[in-house]
Amino acid sequence: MRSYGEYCSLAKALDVIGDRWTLLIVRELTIQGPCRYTDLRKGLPGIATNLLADRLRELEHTGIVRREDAPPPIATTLFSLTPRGEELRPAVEELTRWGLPLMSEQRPDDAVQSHWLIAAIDLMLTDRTPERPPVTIELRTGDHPIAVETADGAVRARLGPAGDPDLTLTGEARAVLGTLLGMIDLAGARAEGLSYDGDPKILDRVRPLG
Amino acid sequence: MRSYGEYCSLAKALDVIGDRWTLLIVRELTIQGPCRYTDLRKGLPGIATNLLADRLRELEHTGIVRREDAPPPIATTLFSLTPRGEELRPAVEELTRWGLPLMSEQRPDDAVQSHWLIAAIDLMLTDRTPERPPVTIELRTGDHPIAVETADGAVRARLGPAGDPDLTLTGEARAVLGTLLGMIDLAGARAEGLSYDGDPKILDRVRPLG
DNA sequence: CAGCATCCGCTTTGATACTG
DNA sequence: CAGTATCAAAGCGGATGCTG
Repeated sequence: MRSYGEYCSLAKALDVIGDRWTLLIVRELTIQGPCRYTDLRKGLPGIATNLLADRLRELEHTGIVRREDAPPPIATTLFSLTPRGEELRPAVEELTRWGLPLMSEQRPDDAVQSHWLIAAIDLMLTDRTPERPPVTIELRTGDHPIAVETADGAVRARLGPAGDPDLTLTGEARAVLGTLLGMIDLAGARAEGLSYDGDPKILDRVRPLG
Repeated sequence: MRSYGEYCSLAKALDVIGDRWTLLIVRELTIQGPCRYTDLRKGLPGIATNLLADRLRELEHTGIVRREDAPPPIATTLFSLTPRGEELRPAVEELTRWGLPLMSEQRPDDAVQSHWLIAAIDLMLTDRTPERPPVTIELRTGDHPIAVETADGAVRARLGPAGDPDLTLTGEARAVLGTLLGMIDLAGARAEGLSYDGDPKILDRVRPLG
């Protein structure tokens, strides 16, 4: 990227991570941990392969990403964040938080990958009655099921099916996420094709305040 | 900007504010408050005027910036942040914080404007002994002097000369800012041409922890 | 197959000139 | 003051080819 040529902290940050795709590569590595080149391509639908290679080189050069040859028998290259790259997490989280209202629009050709939703869920939900027994919600949307679980005051989402969930939400990503985060009500979500199994009242337990 | 086409909160945020120059325009409005077109151009050296016009239109369209005709006798157009635009402040602050280590490099052709430095100073400094009488430091670098003042536990920087400062730092931006934020020591700063008037020990009072 | 590099057409950006 | 118009250069997207 061409430098802004400003002696300004924000401008210098954008000199380094302001290029197209760059922060999304960082997102993949913060959510998924160390990734192969192919994993990154899968998590960044639409990126041109030469651009991914370029960006990875730049990120390596600026000390944000580290490339390591995984030990045998894996024998593949792994890309991961350096400590300096990890320090981008607060900024990525604030941008993610700011973008949440935009999730109320799901365009027909939007790709949906479950691990992107997990990042948003972890940022937004809290267990409002942690003294009560834990609950589990399963989301069936995107490319994989998501298990949302209360655990000592927090709410954690992870890939994979939940064992015996208290509630299962199935449908389009906007309907499922909108219902979980309280952006739309249950009636509206059902009108969009949401179906559920279990007691939807437990949604109140994890929904964000305000 | 072309959409990433991902149903992901970060990607959708970047669809809106990921274009080149866009976040720097937001920075100008967060630091300076309502601005005229010409003020923005001054605070964004190097931007092409057609790009500034384009970006302002887009920002208006996405609900981040509001354009208002100032009442007579000013009779000029003012651009300011909407509440939704103000909500970008945490993200801008985190990016600014992340970029601070990059300020240890000042390139010869970097533009320096004092209000950019103010944003960094406000983020980093705290008054470590608020019970003692307030102190004032004047910085002479960039296009205007900066007054750094302790006030009820916080440290605030503002444009304009300080009245009777306890310490004055004069020199290149890197030397002045580096000294104030503790990125370089006094000897190193003097070797870079820093000069000062007053007792440099008061720097310890405001310097960041860690 | 993983991890790129090359080529080409298109879009975005940059620099400058001009206008109500 | 607050832009629009124009055109060249750089960046990006998509397809394809190469190498261990």
